[in-house]
Amino acid sequence: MAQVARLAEVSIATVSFVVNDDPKAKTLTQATRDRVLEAVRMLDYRPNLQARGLRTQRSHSIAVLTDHLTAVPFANSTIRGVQERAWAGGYLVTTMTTDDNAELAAHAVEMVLARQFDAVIVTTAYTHEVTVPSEFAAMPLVLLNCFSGDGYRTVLPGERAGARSAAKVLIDAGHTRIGFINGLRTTWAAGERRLGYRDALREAGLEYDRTLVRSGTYETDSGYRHAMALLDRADPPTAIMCASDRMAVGAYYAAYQRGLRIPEDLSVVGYDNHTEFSEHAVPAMTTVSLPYYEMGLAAVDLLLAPERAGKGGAAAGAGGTAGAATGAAGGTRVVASTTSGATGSHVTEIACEPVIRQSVAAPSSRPRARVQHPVGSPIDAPAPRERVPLEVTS
Amino acid sequence: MAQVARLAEVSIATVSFVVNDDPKAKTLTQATRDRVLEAVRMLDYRPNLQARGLRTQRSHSIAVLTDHLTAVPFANSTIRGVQERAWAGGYLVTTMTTDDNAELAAHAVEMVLARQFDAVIVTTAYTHEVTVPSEFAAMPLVLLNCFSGDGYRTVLPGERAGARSAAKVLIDAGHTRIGFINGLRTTWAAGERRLGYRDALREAGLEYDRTLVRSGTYETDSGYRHAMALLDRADPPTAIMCASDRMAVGAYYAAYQRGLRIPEDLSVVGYDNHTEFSEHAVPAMTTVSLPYYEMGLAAVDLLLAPERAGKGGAAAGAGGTAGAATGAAGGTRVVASTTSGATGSHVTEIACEPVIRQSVAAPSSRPRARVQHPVGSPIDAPAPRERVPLEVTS
DNA sequence: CTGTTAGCGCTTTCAG
DNA sequence: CTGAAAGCGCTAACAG
Repeated sequence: MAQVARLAEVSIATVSFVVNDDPKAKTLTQATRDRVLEAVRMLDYRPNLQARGLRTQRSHSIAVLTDHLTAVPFANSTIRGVQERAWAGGYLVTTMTTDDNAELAAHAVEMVLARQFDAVIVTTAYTHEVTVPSEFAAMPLVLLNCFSGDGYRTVLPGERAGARSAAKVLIDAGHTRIGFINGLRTTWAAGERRLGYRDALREAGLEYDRTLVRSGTYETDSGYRHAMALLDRADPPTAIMCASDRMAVGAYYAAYQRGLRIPEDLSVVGYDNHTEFSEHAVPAMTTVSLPYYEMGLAAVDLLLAPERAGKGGAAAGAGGTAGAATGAAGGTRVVASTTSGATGSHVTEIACEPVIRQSVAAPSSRPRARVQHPVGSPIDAPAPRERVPLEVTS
Repeated sequence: MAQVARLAEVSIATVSFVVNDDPKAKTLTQATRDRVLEAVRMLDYRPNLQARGLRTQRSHSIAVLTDHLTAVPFANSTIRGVQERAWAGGYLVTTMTTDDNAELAAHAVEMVLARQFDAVIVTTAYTHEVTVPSEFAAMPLVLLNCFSGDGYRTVLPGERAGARSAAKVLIDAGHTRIGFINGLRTTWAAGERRLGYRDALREAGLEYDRTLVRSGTYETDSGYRHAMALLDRADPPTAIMCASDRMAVGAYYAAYQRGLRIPEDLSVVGYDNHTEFSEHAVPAMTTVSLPYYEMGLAAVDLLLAPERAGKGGAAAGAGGTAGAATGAAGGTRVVASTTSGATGSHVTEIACEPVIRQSVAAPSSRPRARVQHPVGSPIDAPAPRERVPLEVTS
């Protein structure tokens, strides 16, 4: 910088002003400015961000603490969203994986503190409660895909509305008996999705038949088994909605085995838009997407928003539901942004949009093919063992 | 720090010595040391790493530039390996995704330079050639899962040896006619694997029948089609080796359709150990694992090794193949660490180990079931369209 | 054995 | 409208 100043024949302060184009120095001659810029170019000068950080007491970095870097699309999309928004705002993002290891977590906390990270995003591979290290109490922090009772601002997927829209796709197609293979009872998502399923039935004036809803594990074979149970009832549903694409694949398999065509004889909808399964299934699966990328964007928006309070905001009007967009989250549909006066916590829900593909049709009027173990189904195929045709993209 | 000094009644320099436990100050009284440490604890003091970085002209951070953060296990495992080793060495790692976007890449380069990153790892989702931004010429840099002609130190998976060991598994089981569904002809990996396949045959004194090797796309349906072609020959192979687990799944499917049991009638081996496919297949698939995690470790070892030269090493004895371990890469099997005098580049290959599961057996002696479209195979199942039983974990 | 001191490269008041 | 100067928190000579 001193070099640049010398070359441009200005003071070092002037250089600082123009490289940051500081509003306080709007009075700089255009000529001076150009001269400095030219010098910068000639010397290939690059400001030392560590020095700047030392001086300003900020690092322009945000830390992402994640429990797992999983192979599912989750982490990657989220991180991409976070990076995109952060970079646009001049921030760098460093993600630290703790692998549920206390030692790693402690180290991460140390680093965040010692390296002067400006903000932190705490995130998890699947939605669940977390406890935020107390050292972060004074920092701008948002919870992403997880929640705590501590009043931190939180961004979550709108699971309830998502499940509601999935059910609605089926209802709108004319189905009135809709099986629901939900996820692990203990997960937050399963609770929300059950509510969404119920919402949709209620709105349509449909009866809620509890025997039609089952609790799976999110895994394919679980979907298969529950779908079989549903299909083998005396009064089988004409459609099945699953809480994961993998379970929906299991349902495809069950339908195949029972000689039912999708979507002619049975409509199926998945959840997650885990494209490896849903998009490449045959027929392509209607499902609902988890807005991970958008959640990443939203989390950063929250952090970079004007009110950079450490904890959640009694800032905006208290209570109620406001559909207001979060910062510059262009295109992202925020389902709800609610500020609960009670907990003082502010949660932003990002919409889980249905993605319509080929696996839903009107319920068939013709008698259903009630085939028990049709000849040639995979289970009793020529080979004496269970065998597994797996994925085939067409 | 000043505070600590005051509390401990020592000079600020002394504090610096003890917190870094600087070897030059080994002469410090244990009492002084304890006093300082106590003060540190009382004040909950944490050194400001930005200030330290400014002073020492290093950031203790390493940047990972990646083209894609993919959903395949690759990126995650690699990053985990990198983080583990880097943290152990006192470095933080920041990964920057460029998404093959020149603008993002340029920004990443700026950041690396401006933020005083100490080293960079350039990595790609699948092995291919890259061109390293010239701005990095002066930095410690290693290429991870990619290569360039510029003499940078490089870590790659030992694909050739990996394919050789896959073929060897089959050969050791007694197979002599082994189909090989290779990957995209244009990829580096495909070239290496073909060599490995040939190596194994040659070592076993087996004929290399070029009509037995085919070029797939790594995708499931490609594996299916090529396996069908292989099985429908007049002289079908008794085993098929595939260049990806997904293609192996396709081969499972083809075998099923031809009424062949795995492994009794047909042995199959995959590649990648993409567990979602291989481990959960039925029967569980024998495959070879890509050592992503270990490659991450190795890359950091290279960076943190004594010889922190910017470019590759004419350091060690030139030419030839040395099985020497890379730094402290405990447990990692390095296949080869070669220094080519010609290019001056140093590449470390990490072993791709076979993982033995259930899909390989001795070739059957009984006549092969040559069923054409057995009744009930998925393709001509009751439904009038192709239908797809997808993955079912048992 | 410990303390003094001079910066690292930058920002930012305050004078001019 | 621009320049001088005082540090941000730390390290590393060098002195004592």
